[in-house]
Amino acid sequence: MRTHYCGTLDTSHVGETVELNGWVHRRRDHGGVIFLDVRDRTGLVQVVYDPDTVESFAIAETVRNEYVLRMTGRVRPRQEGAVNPNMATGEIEVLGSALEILNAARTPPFQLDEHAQAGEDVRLRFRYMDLRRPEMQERLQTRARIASVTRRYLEDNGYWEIETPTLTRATPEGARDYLVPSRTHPGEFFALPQSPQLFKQLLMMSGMDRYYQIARCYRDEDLRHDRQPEFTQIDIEASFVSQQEVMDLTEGMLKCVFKEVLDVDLADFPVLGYDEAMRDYGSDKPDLRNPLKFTDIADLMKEVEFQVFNKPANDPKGRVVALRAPGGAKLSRKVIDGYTDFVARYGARGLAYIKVNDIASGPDGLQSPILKFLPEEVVAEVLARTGAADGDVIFFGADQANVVNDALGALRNQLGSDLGLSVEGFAPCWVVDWPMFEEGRDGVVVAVHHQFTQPSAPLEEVISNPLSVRAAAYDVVLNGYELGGGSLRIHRQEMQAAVFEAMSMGQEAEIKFGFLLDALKYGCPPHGGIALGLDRLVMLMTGTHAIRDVIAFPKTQSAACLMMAAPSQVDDHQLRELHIRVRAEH
RNA sequence: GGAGCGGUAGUUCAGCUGGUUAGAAUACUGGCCUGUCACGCCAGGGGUCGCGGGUUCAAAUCCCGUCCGCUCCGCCA
Repeated sequence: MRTHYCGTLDTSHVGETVELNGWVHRRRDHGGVIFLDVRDRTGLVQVVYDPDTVESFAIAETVRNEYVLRMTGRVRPRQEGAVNPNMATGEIEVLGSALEILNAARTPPFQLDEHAQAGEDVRLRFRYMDLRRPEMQERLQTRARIASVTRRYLEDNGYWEIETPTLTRATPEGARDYLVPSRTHPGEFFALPQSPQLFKQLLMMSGMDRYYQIARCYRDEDLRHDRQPEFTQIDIEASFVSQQEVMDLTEGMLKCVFKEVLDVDLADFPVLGYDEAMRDYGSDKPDLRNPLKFTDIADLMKEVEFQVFNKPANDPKGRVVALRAPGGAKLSRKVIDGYTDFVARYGARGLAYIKVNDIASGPDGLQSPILKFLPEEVVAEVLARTGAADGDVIFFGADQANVVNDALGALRNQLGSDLGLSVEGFAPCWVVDWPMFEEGRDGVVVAVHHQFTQPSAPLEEVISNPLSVRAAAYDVVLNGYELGGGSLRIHRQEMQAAVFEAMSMGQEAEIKFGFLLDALKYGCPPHGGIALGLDRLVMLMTGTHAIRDVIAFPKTQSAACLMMAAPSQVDDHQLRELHIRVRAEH
């Protein structure tokens, strides 16, 4: 039908007769002349109808917003003074000669122009309307380009795109599974994959050597702004590779994507040890745009009278840190009280602070509810260690280490934005040398990354002292988001068995992962890989605030689709075939 | 599972210390207008104040419950 897209017309087309298709973005009816801003995915162009063309002028009078049109007209330069510099096609217009309404449209449920914003629930219910907005079209285009550059990069590096099943086996550990009932196996269920983890490892055992997939993953857990029940991973695995090689490939890929999509040159990613990240930022995914760092002061607090500080200072699982916020002394009492409530969400029982008004006048230059509990020389040493200067405020965290890390880590982020300390742009980093295991609830040993990760310790130590073992695992972090994580995998059956044993899942492992243990016996190459959250990457690269903004049809926080009204009840007949009876809720 | 915020016209919101006919902007409809571009001017239509219950002479407003949306904690190998 069309000869051109709306947004592509410019002065080079002047004099040409063009045929356009698109939606009426806005209509301005001046009685004797009617302007239509016509929109397609490339942009807007102004089409003018005047009474000289009687028939099409009459049709133009009946046109309304979001009508779908087919137009013929001649491109002409706009008159002096009629040029619109705010419009990409503002130097020209199309003088319409023919006009056909391909489809009328009801009044839109919300205005699609940039000057009105609808609530997210309305946008999601009418997502097909919301996606017409240029803003949304740009985001999805950016997403497509990111995926495209990713594919090309990986293919240039010898990676094959291989699909893996989405009907697979349930795994009780990790996230909750989405289950799919089997018609042919009464009472049995498939699970949708939380990731293609095992399949990609098996592909390495199959000699595929280098695999990638832009894979949909499913986790039935509660949602956040950066978590959807179904999400997309850039999933990568390679054989005969070192950790450094996987990291180099990934870093190269991200640099390439940022360069080609945003024309941004990312510097080499800093590499942080896990311990270092926790020590300096209280987080395993630190936002390095934020310059604030923790200062450990437990050693100074062991002898002080103040119980709030000396108890955690003397507790092996405790931690006492200071967090200096430059310029924070201007924060009002009300704001600081707000921070106290804020850190309480992470389990902190209070938030001590010292305002540094005039460091030269000693204690008199300080302002704090806790000064009376601390010896002068201890305070002086805290100021020295943190590098405090006039106008700063120093916050304190003293509790179990995990509470301090969570609470002050979150406060660090908050201060970064409230005080405008964070720099603009993109701050990626690697976090490496993760612990292999941690103590879960009831003291059970659980894998920090996953149970197929290669421990960086001999087999005996994995069994005898698992909590001391490190793993060949690495996360890539961007602006405080975990963008991806990977590891070298266990490629020897004995080691895999040892890890299962350390996790006290001997029998259980045989049943659930017997096929893997078997596969490891048939010649498994050393291998490793990584998976990156495509939705998060796109969110960060488009500067949006939730991955919902970069997913065409996302779910709400309660994991529902407002447009389709999914999930929904199904026929009894359908349930019967699946051998399922719905239990009455109490 | 828990906490907070929100739900009033198609939309975005105001009204919420209870008291005339629930209002603004925008959208929509009709009329006028030949150079606008968030066109302008005139007129008009438009409400289950999320839902259910309670208190009261009287509830958008107060109380209880419930549903929905968002943010967060838990959860997310």
